[in-house]
Amino acid sequence: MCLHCNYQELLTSVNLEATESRLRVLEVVGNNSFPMSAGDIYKTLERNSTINRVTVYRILDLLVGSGIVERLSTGGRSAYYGLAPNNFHKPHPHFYCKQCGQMDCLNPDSLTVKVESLSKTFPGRIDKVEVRLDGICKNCLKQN
Amino acid sequence: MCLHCNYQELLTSVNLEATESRLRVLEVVGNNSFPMSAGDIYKTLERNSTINRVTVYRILDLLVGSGIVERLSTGGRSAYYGLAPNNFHKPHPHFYCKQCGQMDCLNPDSLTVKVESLSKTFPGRIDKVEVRLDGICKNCLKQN
DNA sequence: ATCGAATATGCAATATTGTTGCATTAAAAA
DNA sequence: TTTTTAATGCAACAATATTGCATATTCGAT
Ligand SMILES: [Mn+2]
Ligand SMILES: [Mn+2]
Ligand SMILES: [Zn+2]
Ligand SMILES: [Zn+2]
Repeated sequence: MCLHCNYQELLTSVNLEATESRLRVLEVVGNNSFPMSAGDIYKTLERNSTINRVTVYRILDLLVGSGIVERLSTGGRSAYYGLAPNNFHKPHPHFYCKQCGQMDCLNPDSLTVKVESLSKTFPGRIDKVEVRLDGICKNCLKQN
Repeated sequence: MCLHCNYQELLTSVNLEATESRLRVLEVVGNNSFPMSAGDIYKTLERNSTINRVTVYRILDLLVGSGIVERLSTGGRSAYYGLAPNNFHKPHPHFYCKQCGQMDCLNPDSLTVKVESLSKTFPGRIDKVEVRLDGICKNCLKQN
């Protein structure tokens, strides 16, 4: 959970109506300590109430499009979602466990990427830099 | 194309029988100057001969598993494949164009990642570090 | 070279993840 | 309140990848 985030405000700050469904999706994403898949988010929401799977996908697209949620690739088939970097929440790399699918957020300073020199000469537009480490997590290592 | 790669040898070096299909898949991957999807590889092979789509997937799994081909995530739905880093071919970041799906290999030195300090303290096993830049490529920028 | 075992490939069906079109409901504006 | 717009639900569909099992190919021993 991000102490600095009022989800209601976050939504209105990007000109999105703070509907019940959007708030609930954003809460699940924001209150989780690690990124999760659309399926996971849907299952979490379904436990306590009812929402359509498609609505979850649409809301995630919306939140990613408006820049308050970040879509992360994994070493697996599905994208994961977490709160997008902001003033209180620096960009950081992630670790993806190939075995259990768990994704961890790594310390923003644990790994440095120097992209400035490239940005100057690269002929296209760079919107995002994603750094992901793949491997086997501590727990899964133990089990083997 | 990698001048240092003899694909036949490459296969046998990892104890894989150099079957016709495997050679052809590896050639397509290795001779291409940028990573491509399983579907692209399949289409390329189908143009001149015949191979089953499933076989392409299975061979790619095999090649990735044996470490001679690298599976790369994209900002899109499908994985892309390229020759895995080796002595003649340093690890490097990639650029993915969200619009046309083209993936480019960036210069290994264009972007520095310091992962040593993390590796020392991280409790899991790190097999791979993937750095991907997402954005809009030069060509797609022009068209808008 | 021949036979039997192991491996590779093909094919159909299925799974997983994500998207689209359109009807319905809820909310905002007039 | 009425009209208009936006959000959600539902069913169908699409793209990508995987599985099970049948067939074909290759390998190793004789
Ligand atoms: Mn994170
Ligand atoms: Mn490359
Ligand atoms: Zn794990
Ligand atoms: Zn492009």
